[in-house]
Amino acid sequence: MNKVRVRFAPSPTGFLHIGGVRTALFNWLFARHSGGTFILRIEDTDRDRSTDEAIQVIMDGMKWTGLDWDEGPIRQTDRLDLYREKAMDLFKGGHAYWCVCTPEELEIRRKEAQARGESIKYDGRCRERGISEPTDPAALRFITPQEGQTVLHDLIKGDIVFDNSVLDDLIILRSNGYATYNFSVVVDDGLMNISHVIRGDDHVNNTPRQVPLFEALGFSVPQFAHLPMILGSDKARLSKRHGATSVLAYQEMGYLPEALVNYLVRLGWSHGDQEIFSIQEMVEHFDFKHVQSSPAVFNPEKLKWVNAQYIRNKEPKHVAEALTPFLQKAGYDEAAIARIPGGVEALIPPLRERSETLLDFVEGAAPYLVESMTMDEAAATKHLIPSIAPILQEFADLVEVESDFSKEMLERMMQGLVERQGLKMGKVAQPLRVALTGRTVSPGIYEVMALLGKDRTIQRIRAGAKRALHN
RNA sequence: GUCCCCAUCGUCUAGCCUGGCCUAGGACGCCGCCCUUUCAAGGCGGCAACGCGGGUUCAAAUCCCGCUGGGGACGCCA
Repeated sequence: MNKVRVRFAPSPTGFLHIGGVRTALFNWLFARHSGGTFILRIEDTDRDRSTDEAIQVIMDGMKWTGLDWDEGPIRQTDRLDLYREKAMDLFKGGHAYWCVCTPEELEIRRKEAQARGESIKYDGRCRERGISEPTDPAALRFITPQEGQTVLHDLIKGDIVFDNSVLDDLIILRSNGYATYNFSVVVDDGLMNISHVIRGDDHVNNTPRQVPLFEALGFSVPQFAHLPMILGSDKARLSKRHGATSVLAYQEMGYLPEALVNYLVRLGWSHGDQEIFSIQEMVEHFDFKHVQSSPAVFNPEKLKWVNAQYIRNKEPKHVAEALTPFLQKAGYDEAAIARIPGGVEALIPPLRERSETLLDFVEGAAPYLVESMTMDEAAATKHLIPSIAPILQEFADLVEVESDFSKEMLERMMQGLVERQGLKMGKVAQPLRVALTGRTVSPGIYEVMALLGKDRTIQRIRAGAKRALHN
């Protein structure tokens, strides 16, 4: 009894939006928290704008973020007859009437009303006509109560009161015979026994028009929870001009799905001061009481930080799995990866402290994936000076004759060398770094050597020494 | 224009329901210091907010009213 049943109901008219993912996530969390059912429903009644590709993209995005659904995907276009049937039931029951006003006429009247500063709702002129069987194309309108009030008990915002006088008779069946969004939603939510409607608060104003529909159809009215919007940095609703808004884009930018989900859950929900949540923790603690009722600005900087946290704390093996496709995409083949002793996984510990995204790893790993790296000329000019040449040469000789290539051994040899020469570690390490990586920035020098392997280490130091001699 | 929602550091937020523990806490970012072979990471510290005005109360970030500001909705789109 009273089983929790929730749904995520996107319309497949484009990509899966970051705001959509958050809506899906909150539905999913609530379902998992309460042992309920999470349903994926595709709202594709707008046949002109819905595409199969978009449906696939939505499902891919949800799979990537780990939001698995228990039922569906249910497509509204498979249920068109059902909506028509229910609409006709309403007509027969005296809850609806045919309207022969054309969209063009309505548009004109709306404009006029607006110009006069009046409310732009439908004037209801077909309500009294009592057309029993229309000869011209006609839409079916629901007779919406005009007196009294409708109270929405929102789980997030509390009670919201609407005067029914602001409502107009909404179209439930278009003149082409297809149901409208507001109608198909109610039929589906009713028939699927949806217990909680969790959606963006841009739907708040739809609710008082949907509630009488639930009642006329003989369904029990679900509970509602309207999530606040996600805004861009200019406080306007998040859109393309704020940058990436598609989940897929974040995948491509090297974000980990867990990190994106973690960032998104904190956008509007909190559990004390906690910032990082495992999925289990989110599921355990999720509640509507701690969902913010005010909108939140999407902050890419913090998302990056969360991503970095996950990169640093996940098992290197898992990060390596996520990273591999990025390396391949960047053009590094198996042979390139095989150059690194230990493979991709060996890359993770030395680079993860300096990588906020998987793309940062690709960039940071470049010197170790190739046979001969690209030399930063400015770095070479600055650090590979003639006086350092013999020192590099000596170090290369030491490494060559020593069979132990361990980090400890390398460190001991390096320290000995530095002491004998009476130099500061930095004076040697930095030229060495440039010789080994072609850059001034890298992981610790011994980590670098481990990633290069003995042969390439010696070879690059020698090349560096040669270069230094002629600088 | 009409209706609806919202209002704590630049941003995400704790606290608000059940006034006193708030000299308003945490996080991102920013700045400084420490650590240090580079860059990071890490540690320590700093800057920074209850939108305004009225009430109610011994006491208000917390309750009430107004204002202002922001957002959303007003389609035969979803």
